[in-house]
Amino acid sequence: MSAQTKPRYQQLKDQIIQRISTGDLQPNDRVPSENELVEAESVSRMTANRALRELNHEGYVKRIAGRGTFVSDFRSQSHVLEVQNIADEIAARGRTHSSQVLRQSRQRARGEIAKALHVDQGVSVFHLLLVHFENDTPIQIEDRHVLADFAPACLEQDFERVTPSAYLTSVAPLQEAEQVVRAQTPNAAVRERLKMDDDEPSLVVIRRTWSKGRPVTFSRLHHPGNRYELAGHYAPPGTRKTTSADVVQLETLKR
Amino acid sequence: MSAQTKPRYQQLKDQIIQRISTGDLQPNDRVPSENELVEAESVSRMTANRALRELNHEGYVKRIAGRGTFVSDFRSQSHVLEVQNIADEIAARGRTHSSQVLRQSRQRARGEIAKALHVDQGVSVFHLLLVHFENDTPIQIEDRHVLADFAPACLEQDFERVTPSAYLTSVAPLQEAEQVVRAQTPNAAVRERLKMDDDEPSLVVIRRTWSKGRPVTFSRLHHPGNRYELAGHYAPPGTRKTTSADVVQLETLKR
DNA sequence: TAGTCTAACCTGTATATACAACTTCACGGA
DNA sequence: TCCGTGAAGTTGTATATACAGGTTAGACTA
Repeated sequence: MSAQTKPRYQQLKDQIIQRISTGDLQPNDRVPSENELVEAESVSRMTANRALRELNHEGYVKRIAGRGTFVSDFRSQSHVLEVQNIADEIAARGRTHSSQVLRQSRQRARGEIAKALHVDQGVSVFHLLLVHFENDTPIQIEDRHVLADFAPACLEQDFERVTPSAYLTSVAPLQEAEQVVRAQTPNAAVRERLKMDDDEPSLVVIRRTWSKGRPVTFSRLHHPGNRYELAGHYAPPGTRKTTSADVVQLETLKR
Repeated sequence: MSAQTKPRYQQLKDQIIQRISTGDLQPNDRVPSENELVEAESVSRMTANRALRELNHEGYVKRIAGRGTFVSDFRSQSHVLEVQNIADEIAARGRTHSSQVLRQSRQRARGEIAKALHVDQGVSVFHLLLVHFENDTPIQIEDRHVLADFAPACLEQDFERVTPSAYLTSVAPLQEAEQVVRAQTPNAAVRERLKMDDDEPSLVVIRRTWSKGRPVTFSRLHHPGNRYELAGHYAPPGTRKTTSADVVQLETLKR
């Protein structure tokens, strides 16, 4: 079934999204112009315009009057997921980020990892374990599994220079993400690595991200509860966002 | 200045958003049809169509072929903010929700409350304190302040029957929200109310929501870390969402 | 050579028109 | 009374056309 025939503008959108997903169209590549679509796909310019306009609104492409339509790079897709890269988040606060790699190895997917990544047991994955620091204070443990065939060069990267998140989004744009947030009592290893107080809880984010239509990485992010909090802002498109000064004010409230 | 003349379709959108914001158009009210806009505003039907189509996409209105265009109620805006109402969240899991009201009073805004709600000290606010249960197990303490002139009938509501969240969104649709998530060590009162284990951390959500362009409620939501987690899903519009079965599978993963 | 101008693109908006599919409601016939 | 049918109104899509304004590259001029 699949709804017999989709509208023509939707077919155009799907086709272009497909070309972006497969890598046929790379970030900043030029997308066919409205008139080229009119020619190639036998549609009216208004239909081509609607397809490209909606792709622009959804963040897949950016359009520049007089120049053309281009595939978005990751930066302009960041609105999909609030703060994805810990280094950017720290930089936005005006602090300095550094990190230490504890593990960077190839493994066979087993149990929950295989399930979370939708692959069979034994499929090759990379395991990354690192600690992120904000002004030399540990702020996050990143425990990440990456599908090996998604990012084959993963073991050659220097993740103390470029974070895994930044590297992975340079391999292919992120399309979808899912996360679960928990308050947990950390185990001894986590407490020590994050220099946490006794009885200090940890804020754990479990996140999966999709690219090209399949889950490609699965990560657990541990944070010290006393020094880290997760902020989110939700507004319908077109609304002016609340000033960040407002947010800071809220964050500093005491219980 | 303000960009000399805005496009006609944008003027139509602004005008309708304005009518919704001021309460001139209430949730589920009928919005002028495309043909009525053609008549009243002297635009072509395609321009009216674009305005209403974009308002639909942005969640302000919902459109039903053959019937008309209607102002969204909260339900259809829920994509703006992942799960807002604890009762619905529990119902979605197939459990039964109940709640107990501990406090329901009028106060003068002071300190952080006044700041968070952008009002002067002494302005009248309602203070609500309740405990929510999932199958008779306490799952959330809701500590909420509401601007009195936003919901004047707040003290007459039976919040054990209709949650504050459901009531408030019936007063006026939510337009914007901001939240901060923390892992905290609960104080004795919270631990007791939520029947938490010793050393069990709590997951605290601090949330402000806006309506008609101003912050109207400020709440702290305390949850037992061992029994509650916050899930979020981020995908560009148009993407098929991951099945909830997938999410459940992820949620049950053990550390 | 250096600067200017124009033609050929591009996107952005707006209109008029057309047909399809859906919902509602009133009218009329069995 | 009850049912069916059709008219009127609604959204959804698609086309053809038009003009405005931005960008670029190449031709032309001083």
